[in-house]
Amino acid sequence: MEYIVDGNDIVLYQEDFNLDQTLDCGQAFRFVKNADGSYSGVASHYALHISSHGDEFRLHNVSEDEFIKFWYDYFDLTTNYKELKKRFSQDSIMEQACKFAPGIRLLRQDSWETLISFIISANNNIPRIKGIISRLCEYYGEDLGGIYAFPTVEMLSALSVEDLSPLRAGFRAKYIIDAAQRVHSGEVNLDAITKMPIEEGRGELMKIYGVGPKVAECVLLFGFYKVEAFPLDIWMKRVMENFYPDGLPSFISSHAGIAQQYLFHYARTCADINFTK
DNA sequence: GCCCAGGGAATCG
DNA sequence: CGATTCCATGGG
Repeated sequence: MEYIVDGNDIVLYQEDFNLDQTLDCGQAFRFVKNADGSYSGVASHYALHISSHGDEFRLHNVSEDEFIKFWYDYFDLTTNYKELKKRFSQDSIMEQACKFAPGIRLLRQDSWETLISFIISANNNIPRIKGIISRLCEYYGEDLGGIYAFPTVEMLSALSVEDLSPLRAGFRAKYIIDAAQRVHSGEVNLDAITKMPIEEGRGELMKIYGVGPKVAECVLLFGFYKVEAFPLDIWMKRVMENFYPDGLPSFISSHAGIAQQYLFHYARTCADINFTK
């Protein structure tokens, strides 16, 4: 890792990292792009303003301590994406997907925030998911100074479905409350899922109303860094049908979730791609 | 198996 | 422009 402390900022030099591709690819919903191309957002109880020029990133008003303790892991800077992409690229479709968006990284997000965020994602589109989560934080999250932390388990578990009506979350409001209550009571222990085999984790998460196979898989991947988790949304189903009818190559499957990030973005964004099905 | 439940975004005519 | 479609889950 290469970085310097510059006044109140951290300046990081990092290859295989692009803000648009990482923060605006459907894994995180709390970052907004500013007019100058930088991003502002919150993760756990840390607010961040980050800008970039090529491989140089500036984390504004971030102490070295906070960077090492939090953002370094959050942006998955311990993982060698160059090696991963090299391995994936033995497959020609994956090679194209990796070249199309070489700066995607899998964020290591908080499991509680991820659980609620992906419950909200059910049958929903990204702009609206962001709006609902933003209102959730404004109403019930801690004020960090004009920007709001994600509400705690204690806070949400004490609320009723009616309390969530200003969020305009629709039928998902009751799922949010159910999730909060089951996590608060300990019936679903998020910390325990971290140490569980992935199949057990799926079972735990699916105890919650509003968590089906797709949402559970997203939470395992994005909230628990289970890199073999493989969420199949409509886009990924299309990718699998068209390009991998017999499944992913074996050298990819142990990191199928990370591969999925490249494929998902490629399928959604690249105009050249032509699905026959 | 099929329809429906919020609501906003994307796509179509 | 208005109309239609999309979306993941659970309940009837």
